[in-house]
Amino acid sequence: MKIGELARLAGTNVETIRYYERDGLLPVPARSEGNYRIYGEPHVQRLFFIRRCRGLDMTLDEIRVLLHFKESPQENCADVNRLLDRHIGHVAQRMQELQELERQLKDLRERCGEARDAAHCGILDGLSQAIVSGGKTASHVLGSHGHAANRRLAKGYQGNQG
Amino acid sequence: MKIGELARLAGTNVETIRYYERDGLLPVPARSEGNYRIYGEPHVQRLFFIRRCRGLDMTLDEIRVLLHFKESPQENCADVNRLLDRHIGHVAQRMQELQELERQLKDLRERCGEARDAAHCGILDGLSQAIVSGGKTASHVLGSHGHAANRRLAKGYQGNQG
DNA sequence: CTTGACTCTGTAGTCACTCAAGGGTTTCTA
DNA sequence: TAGAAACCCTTGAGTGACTACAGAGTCAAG
Repeated sequence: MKIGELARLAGTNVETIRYYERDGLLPVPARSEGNYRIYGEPHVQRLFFIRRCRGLDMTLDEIRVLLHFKESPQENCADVNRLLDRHIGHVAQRMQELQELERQLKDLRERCGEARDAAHCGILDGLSQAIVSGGKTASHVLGSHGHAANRRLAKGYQGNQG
Repeated sequence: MKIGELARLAGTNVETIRYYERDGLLPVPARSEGNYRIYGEPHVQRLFFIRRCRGLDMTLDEIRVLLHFKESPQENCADVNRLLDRHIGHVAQRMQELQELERQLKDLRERCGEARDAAHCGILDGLSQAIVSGGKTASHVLGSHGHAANRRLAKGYQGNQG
């Protein structure tokens, strides 16, 4: 099959597949006479695996490690466990951070129950105070905002028609 | 004060401050005879404000809006409220997503309680199955992994010494 | 006068894509 | 069979919020 069909099957877009190939996650496929990439079932399986891992928020580096283990069945899978445990740990940590964040944001929000002028806005006052949170630890877990792509999906969220 | 002192005060690094200036978040400061940036108290306050907002995971665009309201005290702060409410909503949404993620990861982890060879690793099997999650919605909230910078802080997390 | 700490500009790298330009190929339809 | 539409190709640039580095200049202390 050609790249478009593969993309439809996996629910990715075509550029992503080519990107994975460049990045070494997908093997270089055969080419047709007209220089089109031709994929078979193994590619489909591998792309599904990658997309599933991405759906679980793993990095491409983590996925690379998992793919390596898939390719080397003789190796012990304790490392797979470790990778997953660590990933779960980071997700849990990020959730705690987000909870703290939510608390702080709600605190802040309560400082301004109704519309007043910005000169007396408790929120802006609150934000002007010293930095409270300890900042990012080594959690490797992202903040509250999407990548460029996600933000494009979420566009319109800026609100003020400035 | 010079940029280094400002950076120490705010707990940022120097490049970040210059980046904010380029990006229009910090006003262009005066220069010394030797072409060094010279900052005063207003810059300190503004940088603190920015860093506090960043600590609350706002984007620079969101912060730009808030700074605008700070500079225009005559405007109504209902927009500030709206911005904050929306941000809180996105954080809450991302937390839900992470909870679902955690559940899936733990499910997966249970498939492999002990070290076996990768050929019979339930985790890899599980990952090979069809994509379950609906994928990212328009949450504008990031996944589980840090930016390059954070990942560098978190380095060593890869685990396998391959 | 030298050493070292600090600063400057400019550029490139991070992650995981996404988009666009400018072309070639294939397939469908008239 | 012509031409349009849909698909594919490569290359390069853009996203956010920084970080890192090269190569130079400035400044204070010894």
